[in-house]
Amino acid sequence: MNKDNPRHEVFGAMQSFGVNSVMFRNAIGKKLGLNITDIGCLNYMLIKTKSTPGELSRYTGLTSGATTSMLDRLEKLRFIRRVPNPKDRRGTMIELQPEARSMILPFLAGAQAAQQELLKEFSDDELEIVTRFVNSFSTSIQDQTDQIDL
Amino acid sequence: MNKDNPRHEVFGAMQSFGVNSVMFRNAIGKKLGLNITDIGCLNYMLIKTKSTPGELSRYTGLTSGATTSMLDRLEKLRFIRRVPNPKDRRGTMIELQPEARSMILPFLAGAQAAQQELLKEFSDDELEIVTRFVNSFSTSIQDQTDQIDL
DNA sequence: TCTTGAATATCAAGTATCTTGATAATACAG
DNA sequence: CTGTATTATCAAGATACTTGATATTCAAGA
Repeated sequence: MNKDNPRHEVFGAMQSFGVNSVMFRNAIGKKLGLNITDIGCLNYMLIKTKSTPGELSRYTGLTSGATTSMLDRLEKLRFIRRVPNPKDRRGTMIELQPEARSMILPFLAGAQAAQQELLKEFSDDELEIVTRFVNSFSTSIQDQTDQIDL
Repeated sequence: MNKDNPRHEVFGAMQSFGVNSVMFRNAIGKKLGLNITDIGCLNYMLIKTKSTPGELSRYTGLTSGATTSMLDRLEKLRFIRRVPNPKDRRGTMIELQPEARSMILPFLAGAQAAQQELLKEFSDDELEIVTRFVNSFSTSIQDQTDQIDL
């Protein structure tokens, strides 16, 4: 039970990262005058670019009704846009508006610059290891979420 | 601009991890009948064990008033407990109740088992690299959050 | 010491958001 | 085609959040 064992430390590091990235997006949301739900949704849309109300409902943990009104708010603010889904006429595709990106990017610029600096400290081989670990970890959590949702 | 370059992929991996871990805790929160705010707070408490209303307010992005009523809810459910802070008589320390851990741990058991399996795929040296990267990344985000909050 | 300004957390009133349950349109399986 | 499931929306009521005021304590300086 050695505390210096990397087999234990890596989980704590991942947890802290999760906490810190939530705090980061909350801080940006506050600057933009958005509530916690809405900035959470935008964060997701920045990563995925396209989504659907159903998927966003699962991500945010909201009911379908609350998701509708969240999307109403974000659409009125021109952050996102509802587009008909040609594959399924019941469904709606959600797209991030280009203006949304340009509203948010200024807040991310500093972080991105800092991250580029950080990258210099690691070799390609090392980054490949990190990516492989994080992706496996991420997939594992995804599987476990599906287990719980059953 | 090679897409297979690990220098690009690692950020996407970290982002996906952030998204997936949020969805994971939301799923657990739903099972426990907790709202999104409250499970977010408990997630933080599981990591930190002890905190304060002020710190939780910053993490959740809530105002102090909303933090008070969140803590009222969690205290009534016996997930947390308010304890006077001997170092500062204005302040209150928030402690996770042992019962809270035993309520939540069953939902984490499967994930923890899967993560132990995952660990076997990596050497100590590799995990040391991952930990170093994630910790640096995490600290960097923390710094950027402070910049925004100014 | 005494005073002033900042930081802690709480409370009450008003506002915003979320849940519930119902509805409509479409998809899909038998 | 028929019945059931899935998708998203809406309206009403319940819940949670923000704002602004308050009380207590701390920390720094006269």
